[in-house]
Amino acid sequence: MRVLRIIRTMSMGEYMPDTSDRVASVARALNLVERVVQGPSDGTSLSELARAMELSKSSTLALLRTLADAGYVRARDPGPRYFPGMALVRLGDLSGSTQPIDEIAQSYIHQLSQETGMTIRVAINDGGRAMFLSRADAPGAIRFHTMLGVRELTHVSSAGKAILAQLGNDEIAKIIEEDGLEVRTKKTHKTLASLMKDIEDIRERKYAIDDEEDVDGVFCLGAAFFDHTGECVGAVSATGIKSSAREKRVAFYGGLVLKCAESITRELRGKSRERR
Amino acid sequence: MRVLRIIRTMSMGEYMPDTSDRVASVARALNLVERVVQGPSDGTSLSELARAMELSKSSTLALLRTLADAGYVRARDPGPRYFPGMALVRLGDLSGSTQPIDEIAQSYIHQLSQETGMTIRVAINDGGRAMFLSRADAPGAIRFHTMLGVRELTHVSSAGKAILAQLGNDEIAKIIEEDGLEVRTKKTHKTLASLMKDIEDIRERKYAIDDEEDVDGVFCLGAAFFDHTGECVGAVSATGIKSSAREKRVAFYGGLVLKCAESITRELRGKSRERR
DNA sequence: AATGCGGTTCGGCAATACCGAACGAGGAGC
DNA sequence: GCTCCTCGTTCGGTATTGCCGAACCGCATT
Repeated sequence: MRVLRIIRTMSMGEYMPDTSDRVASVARALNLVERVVQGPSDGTSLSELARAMELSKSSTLALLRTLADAGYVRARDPGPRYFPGMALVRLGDLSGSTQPIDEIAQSYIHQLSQETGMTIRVAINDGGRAMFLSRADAPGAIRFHTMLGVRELTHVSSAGKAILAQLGNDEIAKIIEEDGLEVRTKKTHKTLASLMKDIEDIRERKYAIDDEEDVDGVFCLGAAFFDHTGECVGAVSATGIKSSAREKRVAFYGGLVLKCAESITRELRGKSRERR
Repeated sequence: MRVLRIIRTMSMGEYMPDTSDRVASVARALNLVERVVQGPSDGTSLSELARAMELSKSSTLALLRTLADAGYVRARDPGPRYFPGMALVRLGDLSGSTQPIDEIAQSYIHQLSQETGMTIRVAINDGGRAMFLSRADAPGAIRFHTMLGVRELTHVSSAGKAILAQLGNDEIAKIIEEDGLEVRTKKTHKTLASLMKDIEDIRERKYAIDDEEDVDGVFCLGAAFFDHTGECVGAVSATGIKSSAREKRVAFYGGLVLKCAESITRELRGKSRERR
């Protein structure tokens, strides 16, 4: 089974003394968690962490012990090396599935992953940008190492563009001005005009296509879903290898993605009716 | 679509000044994260948090700001109420899928959820106890709010018992002595002898059954998987509503779960051969 | 208008979180 | 075998820093 790794532009926090009225030791601790999580899968040693943090070993140890007590990191049995703790997966699970959208979307995206054999993700609309919340991998097929809880580049991802297309043209311009147009591949949109033409197409056909704009050989389809007010709350996207077989049926797969998004919209409207 | 909520005995951390050589402010901050995550889905206010923490509002604010900078919590736009942040889902996703078992298990448990229509979970063997790592919900069917990153009660969960059955009888006795036999339902094992008899059956049939021992109306099937050394690294479990239709075919479903666990074992052995 | 509640800012005090030195242990290298 | 280096851990001293309380502002309620 092949595994394809998609690396995302990560913030990889540096939350050190920017300004005061922040608690420095907590910021250090959170940085430490980040390093442990980003660290190699065979764990990270105290000294490595202390060096990376530019902190004394004793201070680092105190921080690590505190984090270990809370389950954020874990010192496995042989050799005192530190690993990501179970509290992280517990909190992540809780934080993700608490979001009302996630609960609704789950069964639909599972179905879509079956129908398409692609990796499906759900993004929420975070001020015009796509933020990925949950995922459903296609069983058996090639699996993508897509990340959750991160913001995708707006102009190259199908989910990002699907959400953009719901905004006014002036809003789109403002967002792109803020975020820029990072070039990822040859096919990445390099001008606002080019992107806007794509956006027009998306509005026409109701779903977005990312044809190797983010990663060579990878293509995605995305469609937005809405709440009862008509506001765009997020988008669902399907990621797969660009194959000639699938290429001929883009419209068919796009229709499936769109249908899935529409189902989520329908359920979101139902939910809001029966509650509050 | 009905949703069934299974509440688990949570540690719900109190990591205050147990002993020194821990960093108090970090412990406070982590407690704060916990409260925000556990809090209502419409967010938690600063004052509520300060009161719950028995901290002054100003200190709580400083902590929250630091957490917000790192993305652990998030203050949504209207009204400054605090929500779980995206860093949590990002770190959780990273921490879970970093585990080599998870990657391998994913496609198998998806398949099993399809075949059985049940909620599938993967647990790792954490010193004889089952710790849940990842999950696959059955599309369309009733969904269980099972939690990840938490330790299940060993004597009532199918995954827990499947792992226990791999240990020596003396080790089992020691673990039960430490953890006790919390009574969950009428069918929960109330004596070590009763549990041991169950364990014997599990060793015989190769998979464990939890027949309403944890939650009334819910039953589970669990089977252990192993690495190349023959060591038990974890277990896979299927959770579903106890229906008469399924009851007649327990052996069939049990066989599917066992087959899934065996597939994971096979792949684990393959992986260890081709690597290190 | 008055009262209460929630969020924010600021200055001062004391707790406390950091550091550095010192020690024991393990491994590599000569 | 010995040394040397690295790593993890412990322990006080010191000054940094995180906490508090008071005051202020905005908003809603009475």
